[in-house]
Amino acid sequence: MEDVARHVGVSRALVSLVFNDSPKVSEESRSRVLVGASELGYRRNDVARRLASRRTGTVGVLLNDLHNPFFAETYVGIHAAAAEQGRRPLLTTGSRMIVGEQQAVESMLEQRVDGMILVSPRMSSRDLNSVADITPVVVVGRVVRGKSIDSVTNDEHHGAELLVDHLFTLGHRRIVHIDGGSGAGARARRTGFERAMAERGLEPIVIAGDYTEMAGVNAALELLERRPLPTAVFGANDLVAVGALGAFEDAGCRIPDDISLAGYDNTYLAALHHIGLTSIDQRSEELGRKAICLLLERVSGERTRSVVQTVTPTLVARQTSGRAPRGSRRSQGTRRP
Amino acid sequence: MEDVARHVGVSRALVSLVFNDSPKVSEESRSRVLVGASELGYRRNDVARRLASRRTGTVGVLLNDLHNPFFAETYVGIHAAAAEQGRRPLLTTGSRMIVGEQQAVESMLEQRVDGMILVSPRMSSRDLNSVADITPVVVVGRVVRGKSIDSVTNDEHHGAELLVDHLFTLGHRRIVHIDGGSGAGARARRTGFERAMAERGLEPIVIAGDYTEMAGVNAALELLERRPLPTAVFGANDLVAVGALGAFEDAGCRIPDDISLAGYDNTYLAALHHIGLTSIDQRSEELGRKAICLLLERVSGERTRSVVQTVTPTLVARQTSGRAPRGSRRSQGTRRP
DNA sequence: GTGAAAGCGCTAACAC
DNA sequence: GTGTTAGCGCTTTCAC
Repeated sequence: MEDVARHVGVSRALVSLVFNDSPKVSEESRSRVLVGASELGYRRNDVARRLASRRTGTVGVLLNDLHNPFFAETYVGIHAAAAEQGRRPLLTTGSRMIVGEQQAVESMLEQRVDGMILVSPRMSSRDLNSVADITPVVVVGRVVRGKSIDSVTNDEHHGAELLVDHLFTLGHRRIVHIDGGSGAGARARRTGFERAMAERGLEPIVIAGDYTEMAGVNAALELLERRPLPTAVFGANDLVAVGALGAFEDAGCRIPDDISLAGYDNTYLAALHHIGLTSIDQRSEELGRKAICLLLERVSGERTRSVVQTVTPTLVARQTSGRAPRGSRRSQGTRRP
Repeated sequence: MEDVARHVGVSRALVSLVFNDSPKVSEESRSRVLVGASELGYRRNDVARRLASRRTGTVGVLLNDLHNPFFAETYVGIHAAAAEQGRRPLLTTGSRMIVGEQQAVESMLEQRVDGMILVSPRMSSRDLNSVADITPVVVVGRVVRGKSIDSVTNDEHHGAELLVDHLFTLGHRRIVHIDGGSGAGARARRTGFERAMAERGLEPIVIAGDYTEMAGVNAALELLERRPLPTAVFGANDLVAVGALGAFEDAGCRIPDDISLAGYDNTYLAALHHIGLTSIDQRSEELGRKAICLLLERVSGERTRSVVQTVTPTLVARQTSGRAPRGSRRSQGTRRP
């Protein structure tokens, strides 16, 4: 910077002002500085800027698993909203292990991020709260209580209900849910399913699983053994549903003629023409945007009260769900006391 | 840091040495400092460290599209290898647009990364070279010539040949390639296909496209119109192949009985049980590891000569490829002069 | 081992 | 508008 100043024949302060788009710089000296800078190949040093200004303009973002399209989509929203607000996201990954997650958080803390967005973290809410004592934290995809933690999720109960309603309307009565285990939001999806079924006087059947394709395959195999088959299966997420889809087809079931299938997340997987999975769109991009908004409210000190924000999911019906096979209502009747 | 020093009763320099794992610190003062630091909730400031030490220990990583599993997998390799070497990856995304890519690179430059890994960049090799004049650059998924640029890719020609050979062995003679357009590596995949076909005395048929599902759908529709149908289709990547898969099935073709299908990249998409796509695994994780190695060789000054490193891809045969239908050889024969 | 002193490259008051 | 000054929180000689 010194060099640029000398080269152009001005003071260092002026150069600094120019690079910070200060309004009180004459158009002439502005362009002279800019030209001089590019002649010398000068590029401002962000490290020094951060130190001197004691703001980093950076929000830390922890994505747990880049493989899951849900994270990528959420990040798109975060990235876009952050850019609009003049903030830069600092992306880190937890490498699926809880210790990796803590390291990533620690690293962000050392880098003095202005705040953090943690997407579907696995850390205990105790640990999350102690992080939130240091810097504002917004958790996406999971509700965490804490006086300085905000959460943003989709309304999983509503999503599950949309799906049950959709299947119910198509005539399905025997509907099975494949559980998502300890995955983020899985519990709420299950309870939402159970409630929605109970409200319609139906028996909620749940099979254990997790958020993997394998869980879907296994659940389908289990269902194929213990007849009678359900007429519809609701997987905890798209991957689970696709797993079940493959297993059922292998067993000779026609989808959706024999069994209807639905997932959750509406990832691009569901949208693939070859799959065409009915799913719940939790609008992950909007989750990301909201997360940034909540975080910046905290960072700017506008708000200190803790908030839980909810995005309303929508149903996206595709080819894997159709009318219940004839006679399925009766067979349901026979199973009930 | 000052506070910690006072609190423990030592000098600031000692505290600094402790936090840098300096060997010349007595075990006693070491633990005293550590205890004191945690009592005060001290956490070292990475921004100041970087400025003072004028090293960032950071390698910039540009991932163009988080949605593409290939990027995620490559990043896994980068992340792991970087951690082993005590470097931290700084992840940025180009938001699919070329200008976003340049901004991301610019931002990394301002943050004074020690070097950069650009995964399948869209930037001109001219621009890439001017970046490489400033800091070491390794390009993944594309070969870029330049005196201070290294490249690491998979051997696309070989991959294409593996696939052609696989299909040829299964009796296929009329094989169509759906081109990947301007996507990274697409050109090499096509030329590899053409060469492999020519070597076997077959006519290489290529349909225009890009790296999207839609391209696969469109190509399939086009093929369905202008009969005779090929017996095998090789999509430029998995997404393309899956697109074609859906379109062919919709048209009543049985896969692989009527038409065999194959992709490239062996993403988890291909591995999905329901899809079971034959594909070429380019070992993206290893690409990432190699990229870090090459970069660190440059950063440390061990090497100044430019290098192009190649990973050998492997064939993963699944359900979408099978024996060519009977009589297909003859029909192929009739089409040739 | 330990402490003092001199920066790293910039920002932000404040005077001119 | 422009120049001067004093740090930001640390690392890094260099004496002790």
